[in-house]
Amino acid sequence: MRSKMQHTSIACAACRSQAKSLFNALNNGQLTNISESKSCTVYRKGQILFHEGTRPLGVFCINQGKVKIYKLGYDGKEQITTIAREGGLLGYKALIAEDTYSVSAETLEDCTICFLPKSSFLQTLQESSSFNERIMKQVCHELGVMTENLTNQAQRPVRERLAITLLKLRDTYGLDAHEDGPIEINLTRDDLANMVGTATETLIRLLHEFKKDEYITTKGRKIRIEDPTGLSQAANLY
Amino acid sequence: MRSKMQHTSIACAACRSQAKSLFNALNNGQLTNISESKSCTVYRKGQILFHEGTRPLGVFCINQGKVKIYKLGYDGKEQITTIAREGGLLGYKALIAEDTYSVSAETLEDCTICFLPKSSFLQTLQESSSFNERIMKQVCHELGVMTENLTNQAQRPVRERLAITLLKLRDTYGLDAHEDGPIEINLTRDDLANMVGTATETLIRLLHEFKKDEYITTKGRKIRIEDPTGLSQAANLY
DNA sequence: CGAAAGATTGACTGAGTTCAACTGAAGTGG
DNA sequence: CCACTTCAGTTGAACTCAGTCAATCTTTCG
Repeated sequence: MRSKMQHTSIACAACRSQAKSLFNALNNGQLTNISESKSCTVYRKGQILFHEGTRPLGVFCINQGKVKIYKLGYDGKEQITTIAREGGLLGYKALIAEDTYSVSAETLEDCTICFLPKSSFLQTLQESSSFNERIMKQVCHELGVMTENLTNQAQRPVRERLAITLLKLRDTYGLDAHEDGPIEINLTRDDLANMVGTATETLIRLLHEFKKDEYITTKGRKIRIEDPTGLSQAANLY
Repeated sequence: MRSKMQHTSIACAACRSQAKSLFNALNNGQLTNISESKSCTVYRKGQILFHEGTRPLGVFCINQGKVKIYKLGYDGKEQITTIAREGGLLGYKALIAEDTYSVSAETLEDCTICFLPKSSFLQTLQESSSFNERIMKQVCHELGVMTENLTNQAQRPVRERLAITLLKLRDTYGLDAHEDGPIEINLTRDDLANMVGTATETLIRLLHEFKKDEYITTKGRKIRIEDPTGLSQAANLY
């Protein structure tokens, strides 16, 4: 048997995700540079891109598929901070800060993901002030979001947190193959619980409530959001 | 009666906090530029530097005193994310991201704080690549820390979170006038509870436990850390 | 000195966790 | 293609950590 990974080749300029990614701050020449120094790999579902605590050697850019970003608690429980999708850039914060990874990344489905080595990334960061600005803005913005997440985690009951999480997942699972029909979330109950920060059993019971209230429907593991407005109310957003 | 604020004048180069601040990435000329465009104000205890949701007009640099940074939950409960001290730079993230403030800032004691207008800050950010790098690194690092905070908040019991918070507060309240004697934390129980993310009563009961275990002593509101090692154990840090 | 704010203690309550058992779906290999 | 294993999902019941409410005490400060 060969390795579970296969290599393939994709030009950044031809990448459907490029427009949505942080690389959209680059001009054609810079994009070509990056395109030439990167390598592209097909991962199977469940593979680890990088482990918390290790040193980054470069950055990952998702061409296709979803990736779960999480941190391990002291008893091994996963705290999922994001589900990254096409166009997502991973691992650049640890690289820039010269830290070890503060989180781990694992593919949630079969993925095509490009790897850009440290030197190329940092060089681009230095040479393109528009890219630099783009990253800087993004990171500063994310800090505001994280502060809100922390506050929610600390102050809101599980029910509200779940409603908020489901609404946010619309962005992650939206606009894919289906055009504007209702969005289906495809995560294990465990993963969803680890996003919300609760026990799996509690999560299931609350999903049941939301079904009864007709905010969502479920088909097996898939969750379909039927009534975003209802969910917003359940989320108790001001 | 006059305003509660008084103005004063301090040169950045002469600022005792400068070496510890993000501005230490600037050369003398750049520092002088900043020094000339800033204004310096004495605030009384309990004054608000900026409000969550408003637009930043510049950045604040703490010359003297402590400032509480917090976000309001939907029922008005404060979630304190940091206590900033001398040398701390406030409000630059919202400025850079072109967001409104995601948090509010309030002085915890009488403070001397400088204000640098938006244009000067952004100009310096553009002109000094070392300053830019310094900020970028800082922000990227902070995101890792926030992820850890979130995970702790979601997964750890209050007791451990309190122990962690007390240990972190050593950095905030350390090395001030007292040289290396045990550190005294001077916060209201409410503020401490809002840092830990718990109810005031719960906080008080746990402080009581920690006193019984001889990790800390208290004199009125002041908390003195007597046994950091014991606290580390209580924090259950791996 | 009296008012107001902060700190403390006790009793009660309940949201959410944990444990345990069971069901159903999805592979996997013979 | 079926039996078997395994993993994900679900449900019930007991328990517990932590929040809330209420009363009291203490400190601070005009």
